[in-house]
Amino acid sequence: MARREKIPPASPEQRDTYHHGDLKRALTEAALGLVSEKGPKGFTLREVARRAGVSAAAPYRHFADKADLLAAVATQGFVQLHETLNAVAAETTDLHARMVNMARAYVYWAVSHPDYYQAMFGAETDKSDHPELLTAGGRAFADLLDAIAQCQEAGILPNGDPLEIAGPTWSLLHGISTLSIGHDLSHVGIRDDPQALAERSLKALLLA
Amino acid sequence: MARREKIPPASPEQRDTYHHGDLKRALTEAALGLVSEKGPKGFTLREVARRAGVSAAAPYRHFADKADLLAAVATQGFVQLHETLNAVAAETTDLHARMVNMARAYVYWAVSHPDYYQAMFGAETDKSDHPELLTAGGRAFADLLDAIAQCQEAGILPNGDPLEIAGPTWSLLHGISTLSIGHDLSHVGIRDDPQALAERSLKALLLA
DNA sequence: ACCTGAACACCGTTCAAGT
DNA sequence: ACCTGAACACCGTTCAAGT
Repeated sequence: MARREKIPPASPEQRDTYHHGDLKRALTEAALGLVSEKGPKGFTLREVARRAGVSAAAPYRHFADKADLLAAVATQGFVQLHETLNAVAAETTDLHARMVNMARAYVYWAVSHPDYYQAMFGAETDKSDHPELLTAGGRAFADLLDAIAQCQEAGILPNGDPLEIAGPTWSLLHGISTLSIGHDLSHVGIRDDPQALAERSLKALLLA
Repeated sequence: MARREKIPPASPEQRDTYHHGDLKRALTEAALGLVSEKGPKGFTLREVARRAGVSAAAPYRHFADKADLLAAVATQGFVQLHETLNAVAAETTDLHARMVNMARAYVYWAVSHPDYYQAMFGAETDKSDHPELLTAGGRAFADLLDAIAQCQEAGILPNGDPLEIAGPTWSLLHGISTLSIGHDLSHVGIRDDPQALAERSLKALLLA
């Protein structure tokens, strides 16, 4: 009775076999839940399989190994981050405010989803082995790049390769995010307010 | 013959029993080696014990658990980083150059010791549980803080709480370090030159 | 084609027992 | 006091066998 019941697929051509309807999706969703409950640390393939109601060997039909499933989780994280940044960019017309709001949104999303963020940037995931993870990450980064390019066109930022500005900016936001998640800011006596820190730092970095 | 021979302790009051001379030190050194060989990922307590030539249970006489031993490794990392920063500060008299050189030294040490850096800032280590790790980290951070304070006295940086400047600065250097270690810079098309990026970013952040 | 059951080679951790 | 040996409850992964 502890097991969750399998939801039969809605499509009528699927018979009621012992087969799972869409195990791949069920596994990624179980993995998503497990990561946000216990972090990538307490993430085990066997537990994911248990939650999906299948045997420990079943995931290997759909994922090469544990790292492959974790990469799928990280990919979802980048998709979410991209959607968040995109929404903020769309709802802010003033270019100056847009940069600030995107910076605040970036760190806010990161500290609100520490386990996703860790799956996305932690050492357990090597992006080179997972091309779809690279493209998802690239899309989120492109949001930042676009905002910078538009500021350059408007004369708010100095002209040149947007990457030259995106490098320091992303490093700053990533650093604030990871230090805040690890409680390292407060450990050395810095007030743990990542959004305020991001806004203040970004202004110092770009708009001096 | 694969096992390393135990080095008998020099102190004469130690008899030649089956006891290890200084197992705690031997374990941390084995752990240090293992971390820099395979990273904190391939770090297992049983392998550390094997390298020290003791049983799998022996480490528990000296460390509460695996995390406690990893914290000892991280502490050593902070000690090394502190010594590095301190040396750079001592050998550069010009305050402007000192800030830049310390920034370059920070990211260079980080990317040269990715496994230590991961042990120091990775999610597997919770600093709150290990006070000696907090103090070691605090000492390294104090190097940055001191350099900033001296720049403020010399009028190179604006007056006020040094923490207000240290927060953005550390975030920036930490972000550059972790993104470079994870190969995330090159993945999005940024040239992976952390020292150059650190110098350029720091100047934009502080000396505008 | 997709999944199970059992197995293999590991883990971290505990605890009685040895010296 | 310090360490060993054996045990427990787990892992990730593989593979024959089932449906």
